[in-house]
Amino acid sequence: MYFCSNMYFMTRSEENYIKTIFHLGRKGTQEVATNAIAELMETKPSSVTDMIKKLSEKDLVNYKRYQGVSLTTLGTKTALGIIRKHRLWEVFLVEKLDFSWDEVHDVAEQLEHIKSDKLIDSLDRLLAFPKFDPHGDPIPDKNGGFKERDRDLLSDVPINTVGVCVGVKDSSATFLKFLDKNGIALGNQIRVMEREEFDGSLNIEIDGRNMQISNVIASNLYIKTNDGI
Amino acid sequence: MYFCSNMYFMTRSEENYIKTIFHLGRKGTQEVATNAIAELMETKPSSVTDMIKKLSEKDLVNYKRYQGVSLTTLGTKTALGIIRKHRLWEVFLVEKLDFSWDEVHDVAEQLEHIKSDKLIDSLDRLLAFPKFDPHGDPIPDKNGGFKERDRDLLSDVPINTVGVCVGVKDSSATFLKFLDKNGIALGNQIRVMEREEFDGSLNIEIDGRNMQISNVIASNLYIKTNDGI
DNA sequence: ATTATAATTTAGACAAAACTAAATATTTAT
DNA sequence: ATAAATATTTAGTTTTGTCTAAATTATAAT
Repeated sequence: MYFCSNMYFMTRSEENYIKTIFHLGRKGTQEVATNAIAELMETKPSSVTDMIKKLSEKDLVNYKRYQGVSLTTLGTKTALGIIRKHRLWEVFLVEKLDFSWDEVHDVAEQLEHIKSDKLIDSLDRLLAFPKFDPHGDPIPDKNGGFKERDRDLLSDVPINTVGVCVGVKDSSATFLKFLDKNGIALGNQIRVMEREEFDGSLNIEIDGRNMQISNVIASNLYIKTNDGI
Repeated sequence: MYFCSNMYFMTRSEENYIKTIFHLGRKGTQEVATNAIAELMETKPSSVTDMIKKLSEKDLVNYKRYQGVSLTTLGTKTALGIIRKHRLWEVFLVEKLDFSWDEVHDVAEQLEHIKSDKLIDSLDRLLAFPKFDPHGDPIPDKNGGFKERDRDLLSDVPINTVGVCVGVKDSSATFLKFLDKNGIALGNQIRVMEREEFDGSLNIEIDGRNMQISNVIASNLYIKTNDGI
């Protein structure tokens, strides 16, 4: 065996496409549309087609004209490697460099392309092998192992549910800053008091305080409850 | 003032040229030859000419055809910014991630291009504002302030000189591994016992032990003595 | 089923950064 | 001072990743 997956050289652009396909097609298993990729990457559909052909040559994606793309096993492994790097760097920025959770994304987008296995494994060790990033998303391990935490959207749970806030669905700076402003953070204890049927807004008790949140907010907050197991 | 120096977008390639010109022409003040740049960057002279024209457009270098290049004030400032990042990352890799001094270079070459002032200033703070990198080279401060440590090549000092090993001139992995193998590290106490006139080799006492080193080795090791001031 | 609309691909062009080969300027040697 | 050698630049080409505009395929609507 001359090559392991990481030995193929990949450009930054190729890596970004792989990452996008992974995110759009739930872990790359689902077929993703050219236009969807173009929109998310703020590029043109024709550029996407070009790149997809290239990725297909390299056996990173499955592709048939007009049928959308999905990741191959190799593509998925590659995507998980990039996501691992992205999320570990995010933890580093927050834990070691005092970045706030709304500041990490852009820098992590750059850092995720640094190529060095030793670097990322040492970073993992320095951070004590974190399992989740600052937004509550799981960090794949060295082998791409990836356990999605059992969690629910606050908008989906029944009244009186009690749980801990463990993640956000939308991790845009705008939303995160809104949460900061309203004192909502990961780790907060939450109880759903009342749901307004008209607009889906919720009355919740969060770390003792009582507050009203819109359905938009509730449908972007994950909580972990005690039931299930 | 719409722009400060860091607001101009620079490609990775442009940054590498600026860095090379800085290193070749003692801090960019001296005129550097096209061929010298090409050789160091393992590229062709014609490519260098192309890039130099581009850098000249951006006011990063002074350029007259056939006359070589030097850095402008802006170019120097830019170079110092890149070198600051490179060296801070090296310290990080050694201090926090247990890299050895011969492993840091390639990764730092990648990390030095990450763009984020907050990142680099926080890193500086995390590392407690180090003044020198793992090879003994000075780290420019936030404003490009740069104080070269007062030091001498071991090959240049008179017999009986006593000093502390504070840096290496050649920081190639080959040389650094050689030093490791022979138990020579920064911080070691060194006394020059004897110089062999025939080949310039030295007999030195280093941290108690006695050893013989060739002139090639001696002319790549810096020591700090107590005289001067 | 046929047409209209939307999605996707092809063809051709461009900028960045490299290259080769040829031309030009500078330096060195006689 | 002139020729030879060396250094540098120019001109034209390539690759990567993007674009626009046109053509093709798929999907939705009547």
